[in-house]
Amino acid sequence: MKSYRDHGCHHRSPPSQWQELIRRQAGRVTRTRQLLLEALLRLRCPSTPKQIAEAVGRRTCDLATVYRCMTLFEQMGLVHRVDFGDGLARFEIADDDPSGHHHHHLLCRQCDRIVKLDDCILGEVESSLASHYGFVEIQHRLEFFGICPDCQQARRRPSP
Amino acid sequence: MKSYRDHGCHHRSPPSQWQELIRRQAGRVTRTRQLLLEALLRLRCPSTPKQIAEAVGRRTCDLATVYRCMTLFEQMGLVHRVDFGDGLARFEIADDDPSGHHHHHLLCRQCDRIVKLDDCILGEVESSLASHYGFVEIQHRLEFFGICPDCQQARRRPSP
DNA sequence: CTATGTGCAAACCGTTTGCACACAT
DNA sequence: ATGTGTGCAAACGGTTTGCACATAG
Repeated sequence: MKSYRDHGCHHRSPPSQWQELIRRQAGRVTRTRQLLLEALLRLRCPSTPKQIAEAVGRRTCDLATVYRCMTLFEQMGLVHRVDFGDGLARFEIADDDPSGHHHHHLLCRQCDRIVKLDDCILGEVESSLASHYGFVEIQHRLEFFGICPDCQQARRRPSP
Repeated sequence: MKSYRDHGCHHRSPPSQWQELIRRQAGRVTRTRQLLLEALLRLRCPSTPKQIAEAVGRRTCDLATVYRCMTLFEQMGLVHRVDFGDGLARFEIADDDPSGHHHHHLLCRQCDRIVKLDDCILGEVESSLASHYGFVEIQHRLEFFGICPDCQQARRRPSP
């Protein structure tokens, strides 16, 4: 069993040929974009724009640029946006895994520790999380999003 | 099977003796607080502060007051805060159900339709939601929150 | 050289707070 | 009469946008 100490965040190899991806899909391969991707790889866990900017290093990157690049990377599938419901945007580098490997996280409400959960069961999850990671008072937040029948229909005949 | 048209939100009877509750737990029974609770009962579904203020009626209630009262009601267990991850706070009246009846929602990404889900399975949930409610492209958002071992320990010996 | 990307500063938007007046007890 | 609650306006914090300069191609 893996300790929670490692933050549950595996090492991820850089997405292959992202330079080529950017060049083809999104424009120019910039020093800033390289630095941002490297920062994300170093951070490994879902991180706020502020954390990402600081991780870039000395001549730290502007927040506006972080947001613009994260939006870009997200559209390219290089990065996933994660929502912990605290009003802060977070981004994490996507796994090489083609489909983006959907996963969840276990957070400590007190410190900022994050455990990445690789499988998505849920029935027995909460109690087993407690025994596996030693967390207590576990809660979860869950919502479903989809397209309802009316909107499916509205899509077919675009305007009223 | 119930159509999604009813928004999946059941009629809820007003929490019994909430005036008494307020008086005992939280202070004064105000006209504004009565109007806010009535608005929440009328709305039935998770609603934003702005929606709630408008639902109060003519001499609409100040947003600051909505926030202050929602916080109060939440602490009293009269109201639940719901997070759909769109950066807006939402509040719904709590069921009479003593423990607050934990539940989830199914939202349409296109319109604002909300279906309340009474049971929390999840394994087969997404596909069965599709067939039950006619929604498509269903996704869900899920995070776990708890207290990690270190913080449990830090709690026991308060200051370093 | 030209068009895209970045930094800076201002705008935005939801939420919170300070303060004087209103009102429940 | 007293102290809590409310409206108003300003403050706040994260995110977005406009614009002039920097830079990749």
